[in-house]
Amino acid sequence: MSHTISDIAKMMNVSVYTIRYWDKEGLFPNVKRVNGVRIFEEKDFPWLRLLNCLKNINMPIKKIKKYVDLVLEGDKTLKERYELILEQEENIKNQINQLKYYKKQIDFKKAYYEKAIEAGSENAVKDWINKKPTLDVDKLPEKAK
Amino acid sequence: MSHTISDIAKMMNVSVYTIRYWDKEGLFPNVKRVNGVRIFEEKDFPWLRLLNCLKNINMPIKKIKKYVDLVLEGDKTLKERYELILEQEENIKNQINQLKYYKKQIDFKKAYYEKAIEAGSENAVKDWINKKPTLDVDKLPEKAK
DNA sequence: TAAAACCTTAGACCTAACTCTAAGTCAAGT
DNA sequence: ACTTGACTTAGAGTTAGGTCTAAGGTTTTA
Repeated sequence: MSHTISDIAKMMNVSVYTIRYWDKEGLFPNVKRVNGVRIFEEKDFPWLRLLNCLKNINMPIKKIKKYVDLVLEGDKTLKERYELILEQEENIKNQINQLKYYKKQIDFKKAYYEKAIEAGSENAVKDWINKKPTLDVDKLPEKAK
Repeated sequence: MSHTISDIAKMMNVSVYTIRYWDKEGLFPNVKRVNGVRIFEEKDFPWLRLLNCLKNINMPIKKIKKYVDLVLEGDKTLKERYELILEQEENIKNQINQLKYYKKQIDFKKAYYEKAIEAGSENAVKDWINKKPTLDVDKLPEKAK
């Protein structure tokens, strides 16, 4: 089964422009061409899945490209690739923790607006907000890199 | 206690340029000025905390600005602001779920490289990868907006 | 009183990641 | 044979979010 660029764009939920851009950036070093037309095959799918994953964990394209280059260099870069993956795992964990932390603030704000709407005015809940433990701007979780 | 722009930049872990840029975009409509110099006070801190939160959950500046404008319009926009906050809560949830999903793929890749490094080559684990359940590129979780 | 160390603005510049246009190729359908 | 529609390229344009420079004002320290 072979697929065109527009099939892949649909699968990955991006535009064909984006796929071409990724290709230009070297993210598809081994995709077959017939008359210059990109043909994606089953053998390319594991990489498409991983690429989709790396994009969605907010890995920059240049870093993904670096990973691609390491893969092309073969077994001697196994360790380096492993470390790059480890780094991404750390990164995801930080992102998740950070989001969970900020979710608490948003949930508090949600409750605040529920109270305010019920009371009909924000002023009526101004003292309620002050009774809540302070979420300190100086004590933020580590920023994801 | 009053604070200059550089104090705030340090607190929020961004550059002074960034704070000025945010101000230019209308994100600090009520900050005091003395001789043209921005003076941040304790009364501004709740908003700085919320702003920091909204930035870190990847809310675009224009959307944050919209929220600011609603706040300035007073109590009659309480419901609209509540809905905006609800939307952000959904958004965070989606982001967290998505990251958790992709974390599984990264963890699998990590195990894969551990095996490959142990074996000394990637080829040696090619069949092991095929025994794993497929992570299907066509069945991705909803993208966070 | 003068230099250092802050602050100000307008506006140019930068980067990442697309997004689109123009001009053209190729294969299939009528 | 020709239109349709999907593909190609190079390269220009866009957007978001900063980042920096130049020219200047103010405040603190020696």
